Amino acid sequence: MGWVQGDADSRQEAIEDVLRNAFSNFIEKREVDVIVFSSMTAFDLANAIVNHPLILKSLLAACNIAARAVERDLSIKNLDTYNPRLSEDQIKVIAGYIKPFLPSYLEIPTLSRIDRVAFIDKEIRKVKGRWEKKILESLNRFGMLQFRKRMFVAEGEQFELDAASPESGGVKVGIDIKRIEARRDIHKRCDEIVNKADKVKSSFPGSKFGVVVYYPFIEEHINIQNRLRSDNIDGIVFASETKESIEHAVRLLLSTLGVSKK
DNA sequence: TCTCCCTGGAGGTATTTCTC
DNA sequence: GAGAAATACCTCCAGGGAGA
Repeated sequence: MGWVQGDADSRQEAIEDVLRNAFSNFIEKREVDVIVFSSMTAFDLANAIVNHPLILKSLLAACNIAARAVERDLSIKNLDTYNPRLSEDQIKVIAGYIKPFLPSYLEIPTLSRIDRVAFIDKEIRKVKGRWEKKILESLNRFGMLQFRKRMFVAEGEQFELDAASPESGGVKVGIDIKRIEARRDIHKRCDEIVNKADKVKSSFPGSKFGVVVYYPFIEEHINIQNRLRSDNIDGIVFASETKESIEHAVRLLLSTLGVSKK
């Protein structure tokens, strides 16, 4: 915080000024419940969290602190910020940690809104994660092999395949399933795919490796294909969110890999 | 100065493995 | 077998370097 304190203070002042100017015709004074953090100690804050764990997410989010930072800085692992299960001692440590990040006060509607935004973001991520399952279901429906997510070992390290067959032992067919929602992510995702293909083929030279990609910029599919051009990748297909698109892509990939159901 | 390409960190979820 | 811990991955964001 010390590194950026001055710049942050200046920006906060500027933002408050510009908000008042920008919305001068729409600003009203309202009476709302306000939590005065400056009047409480870290111990008071800890007591509140102990008695009402549900408040933790909004407090953390207001400080832009998530579970990863809590683990990194406080060595408290596997914190579910939305439904925390913590000891009193752990909560005291967290309260002491976030207290300096909290403003002197915050309105309750503001805090609840912050929680809502974070919750919606989490739920959307959850829904997007289900796309992979749809691909897996289609693979098992149209393929002559049974696919499932599984681990494999390459060069002494463990890696994961989104869909593979068989479920244990040597991999015969491995499939990477990737969503690329932003253009700027194609490098990172393509690198991951090529690396995964290399690992699979290094351990199972006789295996087939395919990729199912969600990339909504159709005119740039050729770009992805060029980036994924590799002797270790035997098939690349694109699918969207729809059932028809998923089924078409999966059938095409299975056919390319020579494992589609007769 | 702007845009594109690339990299890496931070937010998150889901699955597998470990431990009791 | 259940919960905890570890692992892998997805999405978003910010910043640096190169070239137009």
